[in-house]
Amino acid sequence: MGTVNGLGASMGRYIELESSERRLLEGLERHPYRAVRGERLWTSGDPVQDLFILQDGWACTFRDTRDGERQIIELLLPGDILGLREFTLPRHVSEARLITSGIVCGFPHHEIVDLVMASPPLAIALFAAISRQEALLTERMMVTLHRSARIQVCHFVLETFLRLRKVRGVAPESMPFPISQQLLGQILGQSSVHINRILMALERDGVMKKHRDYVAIPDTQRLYDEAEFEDGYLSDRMDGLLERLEALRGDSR
Amino acid sequence: MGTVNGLGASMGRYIELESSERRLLEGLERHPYRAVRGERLWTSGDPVQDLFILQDGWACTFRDTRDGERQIIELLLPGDILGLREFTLPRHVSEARLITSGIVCGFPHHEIVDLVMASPPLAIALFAAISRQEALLTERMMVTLHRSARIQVCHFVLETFLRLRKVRGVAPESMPFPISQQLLGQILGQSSVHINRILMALERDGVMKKHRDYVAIPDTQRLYDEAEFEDGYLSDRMDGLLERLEALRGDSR
DNA sequence: CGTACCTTTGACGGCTGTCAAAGGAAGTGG
DNA sequence: CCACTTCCTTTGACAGCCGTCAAAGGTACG
Repeated sequence: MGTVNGLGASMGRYIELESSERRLLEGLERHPYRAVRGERLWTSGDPVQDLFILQDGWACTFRDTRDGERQIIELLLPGDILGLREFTLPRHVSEARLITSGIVCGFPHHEIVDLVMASPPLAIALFAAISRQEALLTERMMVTLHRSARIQVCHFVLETFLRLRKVRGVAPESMPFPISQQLLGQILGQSSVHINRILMALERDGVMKKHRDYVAIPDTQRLYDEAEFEDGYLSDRMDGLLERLEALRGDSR
Repeated sequence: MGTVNGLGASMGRYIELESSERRLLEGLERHPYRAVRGERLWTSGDPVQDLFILQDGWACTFRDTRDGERQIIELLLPGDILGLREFTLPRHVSEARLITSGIVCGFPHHEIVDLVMASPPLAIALFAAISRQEALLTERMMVTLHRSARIQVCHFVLETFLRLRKVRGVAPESMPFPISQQLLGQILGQSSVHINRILMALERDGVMKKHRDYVAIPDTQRLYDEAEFEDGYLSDRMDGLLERLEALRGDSR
């Protein structure tokens, strides 16, 4: 609960961090800040200024269609970076909000430039982070376009469980899940009414039971099967590039 | 037709290239290679080894579902880089193929590391390139989840027209479009039968006429309206970071 | 204790997928 | 240059998943 997840942990998924790099990253987290549920970090049309490290809490980015529907683009969990997708754009094309109260650290987007200059390995780790966020998006697209709503719901819950487990201990019988049925609909591109019917059915069938702020998963394997889940896309490994990065470090000494 | 589009043009969209950077990029294009229609550049499960610069021709990346449906993830046009999405992964999770015959240059993925080390501005330009590819994906998701198939088709054709126009001259009355109805279905996540009905209707209504290898667009503005198109996401501008990049260049001298 | 948000349920309709089959157009080999 | 094969396009019938509209009951929070 109280665990705070910073950039060090996040980038450390991909490469071994040297102490100097750790210090660089900590420099970006100078200003932690309590954000309340629903708080807006940026909105569509804003000039891009800050990126945010989500140290605690859940957040999302989204866009609204011209007739008022909302599509969630990313779900951000503790340790994730908000704004990586857009920091090279002149203006934001999405909006970002906290789903729960949490702790965020903002830093100016141009500090990414400094980071890239100071440490090529960190630059590569940033590429890795972007790739992972994009992989989530791609998988979401595969599932929403080719699978029934029931499978979509199962898939999303399981994916979130696995992501969360990387960051902190999670028990399947009571996994934190502060996502309303409406929000779930906005994530999967479906109506909240239909989401409700599916959650009812999943509960009836003993696959999962969603409560207000958490989900109970009696049988994880069962959920894998229901979701037709293949978890390769969640891997943090970066095998092929590591030797080159090590060589690079050797050179710079 | 015969114009060849390399990395210089591609990265030059985002930053002003210095001559040393131009030379670095040309170094990646040592081995241009004629690839035939349908040729496979990599497939799912392959260890990640090379990225490819598409100098001429059209290509795509895609994934297949377990029951044999195919989803196109990206459509690549001349000047685009194939493999940016995945170069930090240990293995490919997608497959890549040429849609038409063309010219590609492969280079080992670890040369990206060298590039990032040699020129932080180029590293930032790579971030920009990834962001733009991701923006295409996001826009596709918005449209496929929230708009009718008719709008989806119009949107995709117009998007492709605008992308192509950045690279070479295109006349709306005969825009190259070597995309079969089946492929169009695989891009938008719909059945080719339904795509056909929509193309028939669009022709009847005078919005566009798709021929085997090209599309005729009698009235571009009409297509904008039909597509409910908002083109902000196609911008190459990178305003906010440029000063910092200039400062960086000043330092390194 | 009231208000706002979240969940639940029913009725109805339409967009889009599936199945099936036939007709064109382009490319290939003899 | 012709025959053949393969890919691409077109059309009809039918079904079902899921959206929309509407309304009521729960639950948390101030």
